Amino acid sequence: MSTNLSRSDAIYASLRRAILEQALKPGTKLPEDSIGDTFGVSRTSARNALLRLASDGLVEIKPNRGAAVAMPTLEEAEEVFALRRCLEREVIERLCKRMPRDGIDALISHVREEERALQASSPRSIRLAGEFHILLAELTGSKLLIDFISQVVSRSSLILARFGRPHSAECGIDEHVQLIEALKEQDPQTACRIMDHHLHAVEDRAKTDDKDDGPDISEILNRYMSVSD
Amino acid sequence: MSTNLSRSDAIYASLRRAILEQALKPGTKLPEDSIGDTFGVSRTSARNALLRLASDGLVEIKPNRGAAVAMPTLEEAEEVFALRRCLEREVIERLCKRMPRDGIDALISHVREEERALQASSPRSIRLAGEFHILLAELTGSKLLIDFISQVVSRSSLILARFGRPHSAECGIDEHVQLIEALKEQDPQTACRIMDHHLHAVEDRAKTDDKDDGPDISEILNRYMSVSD
DNA sequence: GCTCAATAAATTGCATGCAATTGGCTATTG
DNA sequence: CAATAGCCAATTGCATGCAATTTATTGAGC
Repeated sequence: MSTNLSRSDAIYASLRRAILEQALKPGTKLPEDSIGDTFGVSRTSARNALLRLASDGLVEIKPNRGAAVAMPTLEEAEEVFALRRCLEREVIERLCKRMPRDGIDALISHVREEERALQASSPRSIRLAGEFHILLAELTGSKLLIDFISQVVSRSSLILARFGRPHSAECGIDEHVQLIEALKEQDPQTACRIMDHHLHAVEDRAKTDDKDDGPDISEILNRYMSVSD
Repeated sequence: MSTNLSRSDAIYASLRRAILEQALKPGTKLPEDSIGDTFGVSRTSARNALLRLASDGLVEIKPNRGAAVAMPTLEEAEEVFALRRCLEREVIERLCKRMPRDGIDALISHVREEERALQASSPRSIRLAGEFHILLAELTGSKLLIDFISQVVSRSSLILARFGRPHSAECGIDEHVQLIEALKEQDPQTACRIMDHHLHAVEDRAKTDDKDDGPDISEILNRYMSVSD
């Protein structure tokens, strides 16, 4: 059961990565034809992937008018971060109560990878910063919580792509380290305080004006066709 | 711009209602052909609707094996209710801080409708009980919160359909009334206590064993083809 | 009678073709 | 010159056909 990736799955994954790493900027049109052509499949598969991305909130589909990378408003941005605070607090509370055996190790090793990507100034660093929070959710073991956290984190990335500075690292890695410490000590108070501060820092970074949208997508997408990490 | 319902939208809505009102029980197979035939459309539209229902967690799609009404496990049930408590507390806190002008009226009138449906022992009562919580979320004004609450409420309905007593009303309407009172008084403590008790009552109702799954779906679906409420 | 292999039936995954809708462009009119 | 009607290009919505995968069935061998 290794590679059960149907074609639409592959397209979904590639598009998702491209959006989360800010290669596809908010507002970029995503016509089914272009996507199908660049991936060498039909519109059907492309459409399928777009539908899933839409339910993730990463693209917006207007009837008969096509899909585009979602352009969250400042209002929606506030909603996202408000709800994200709520959910991440829940994660912290649970992890302070019960942390899996090698959970701390996993977190530390993830932060190491973040640092590496940041030093290499790879676009992966943007995505990895978000995935730190997803990893936190995964340690709770709740599928649903993972799902919801993934959604708000994805949307946060989009918000930063829309309003934040270009290629901002989204998350201060220092704060990730501090958070791990607080979790290790099973100190929910401190952990929540760090998380709140962390999220506020991210939110505040979303205060610049927006930028124009990029041109043809096929060139960009070619870099995201591979399934590798 | 009144009826912009594409065909797949209509199918999505009908299937969703049928599932939430427990006409389609968990485990029921949902072949694209059958659905397309009963609704008089092609498999494409049916497939589309099923994909959306899958992302709502209402149906499970296994590759090359088709879709079926989701059968949540007891483990998943716990996850759902745990997260639901988290989210509904957030709703209550926000509503205690700021309740829209005629929000209380809207809640009261909704409960009235619940009572009417219950007296008429209409299957609508099951859905209305869930929609009370969605209405609460709507009063916060946060699109995202509405979305998340809708998801956990839908999944709760499914859990009750799987484990609860047949056609149980899911929610004690009394508790809805009490909750409205607490919200009116802007008393988050009491409101949260009622909500917790309420959700525990619902959760506890999910302790019977499960039942077998029903036969052909086309007959059932015919009752849900109309778009009316 | 039981197990296992080969085949047949059912169902999905995907590609393609056509009709329908939307947005923009042009030209006509006041 | 502004406004509006009508046409044109672009794109989606949907139906249908075919290949691939899975499951059920049948039959042979032990």
